[in-house]
Amino acid sequence: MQMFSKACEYGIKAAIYIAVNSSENKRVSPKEISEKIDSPQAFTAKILQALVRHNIIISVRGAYGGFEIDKTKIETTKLSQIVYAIDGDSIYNGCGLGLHTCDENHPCPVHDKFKLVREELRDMLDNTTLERLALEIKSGVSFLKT
Amino acid sequence: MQMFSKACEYGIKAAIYIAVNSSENKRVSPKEISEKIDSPQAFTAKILQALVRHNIIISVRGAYGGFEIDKTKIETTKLSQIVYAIDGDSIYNGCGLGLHTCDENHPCPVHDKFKLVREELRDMLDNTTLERLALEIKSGVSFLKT
DNA sequence: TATAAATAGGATAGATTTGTCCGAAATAAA
DNA sequence: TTTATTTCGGACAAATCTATCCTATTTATA
Repeated sequence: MQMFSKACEYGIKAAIYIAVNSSENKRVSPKEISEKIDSPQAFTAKILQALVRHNIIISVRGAYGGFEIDKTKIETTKLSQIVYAIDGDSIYNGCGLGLHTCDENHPCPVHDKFKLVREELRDMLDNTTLERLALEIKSGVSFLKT
Repeated sequence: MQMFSKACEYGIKAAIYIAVNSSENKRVSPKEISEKIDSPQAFTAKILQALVRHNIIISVRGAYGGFEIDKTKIETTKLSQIVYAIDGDSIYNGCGLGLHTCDENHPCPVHDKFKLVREELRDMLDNTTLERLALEIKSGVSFLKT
């Protein structure tokens, strides 16, 4: 019953950490990231690759390389894009009770009750930007670990 | 990113199916249940055991045995109790981003945004009774499979 | 009491998710 | 061009979740 997969949790936190640093023109390594967000390093690196493939972050290979985010992208990237890059679109489709087809005409027992929750989650993910999350970390009102 | 585990999906549907039948004084077997809710039989049987241990349903062993629910319990049992019996209390505690401690004083980046979603889910689970779900199945407005 | 029918529960297998390891490829700097 | 550094990506390992199988135990009935 946890909302996000571990991969997604790490991905979100990593993206925030990268955003915080990119806003100060600092590139960061998977090692640093995993230490700062309290996640397994190699596994986190895999997730970062997924974020790179989805054009959410940029990777620079070779010496003095690392990960960064385009400053304009910090403002526009939404939580929903990060979740989608890692967990796919399973939030939006898929029946709460696993029916093959579940819609208004043939709903599962929790269809309409669930719809509200799903929509609330969807709105939240669509309306939360990386910028806002990064600012909250920078100002010390929220935290990436412990 | 699916809300419920498979075990929980099967458990909810099984409980509803048992409630529908108990309201007509019929006991049902795991075989019949798994056919009607489209779930693996042996696995479903395990989940039924958990529901029995949590006093949500009653099992009658031996010939002519099966599963049933006390009629008064059909009215009072809430979705939240079924979910709790199977998935534990991970809905209510547990940080969305996996922080060890995540509260007002030390929130994760999505803490307050998530709170709304969690509360919506929690309300839904707390305010939905087995009776209501069973009635909707009996009246044909919702379905347990396909 | 014997028998048949049913749930209980342990052992195990398969699938998926989570996590690790290591060599290949790329790149900046000496 | 060489070297050091760093991400990429494939192979693999561990843990968890899902699912199956088989035997033990219980119980109604003949």
